[in-house]
Amino acid sequence: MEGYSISQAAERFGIEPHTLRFYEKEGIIHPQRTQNGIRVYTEENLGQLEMVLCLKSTGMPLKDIKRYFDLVEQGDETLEERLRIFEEHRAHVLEGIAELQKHLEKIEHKIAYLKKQGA
Amino acid sequence: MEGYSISQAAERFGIEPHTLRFYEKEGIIHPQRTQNGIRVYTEENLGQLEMVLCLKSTGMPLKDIKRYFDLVEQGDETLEERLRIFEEHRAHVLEGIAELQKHLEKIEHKIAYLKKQGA
DNA sequence: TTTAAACTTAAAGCACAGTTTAAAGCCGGC
DNA sequence: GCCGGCTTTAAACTGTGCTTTAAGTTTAAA
Repeated sequence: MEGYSISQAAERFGIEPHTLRFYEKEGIIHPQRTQNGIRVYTEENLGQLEMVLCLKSTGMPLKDIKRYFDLVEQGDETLEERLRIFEEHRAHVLEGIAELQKHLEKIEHKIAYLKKQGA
Repeated sequence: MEGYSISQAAERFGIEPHTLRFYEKEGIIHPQRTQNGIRVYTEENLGQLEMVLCLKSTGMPLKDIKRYFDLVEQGDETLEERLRIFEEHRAHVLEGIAELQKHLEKIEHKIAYLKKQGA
């Protein structure tokens, strides 16, 4: 038991095994294999996967996520660029939250208006 | 000057004319036409368009947006259902904001970690 | 031992939200 | 009166992120 099967890894994050194979094909996550070619996901892989899903759900495209993990593999010389990527992404997420909140106000005005109409 | 051309309406919202034609084809917004078949957007149409873009940018699929505007056209008997749609959507937007904020924390932890590494 | 789950490649398909293309019609200014 | 730019249509195409299919082989668990 040196890791997790593809199904176990998928189940932990509520996704499907074929999605993990897809991420691997796209060059994002590289699990090890047994002698027989069975994928083995380590704790490190699970941590990477958590980051993939975090970045994806905050709107980062898969090709940018891949770019980040490519930089990780290149080692410490890319620390600065990785920091820049995350800082830019943080700004992007903050903008997204601000826009959602602005639009939330419109929706709440509409709810108030519809309630008045219905009363 | 009884309204706005498709280009004027598009420009007001920073979108393209073909996007407005697309929304019309999808049955969402129905501008009037001149005798020659040219689209004319009224102030009311612009208000509808603002709502379309608000709902869309908060993650409502176009088919649900269409559903809402269909209800508007059906008149006051649908006020309750429209209120329900907006209240559900508000809940959805609040969830989205909460998830973004949760993931934002992860990103900020990562930024702190990368800064520590680089120092 | 049986059966569920793992593996492979390659390609097709899907949902969403436009975007682009092609071929034509209409209109204001010089 | 004609040029350039705007308008019209329908349909094909794009990009993203999977999802499904096929068709076969191999392995792991009860």
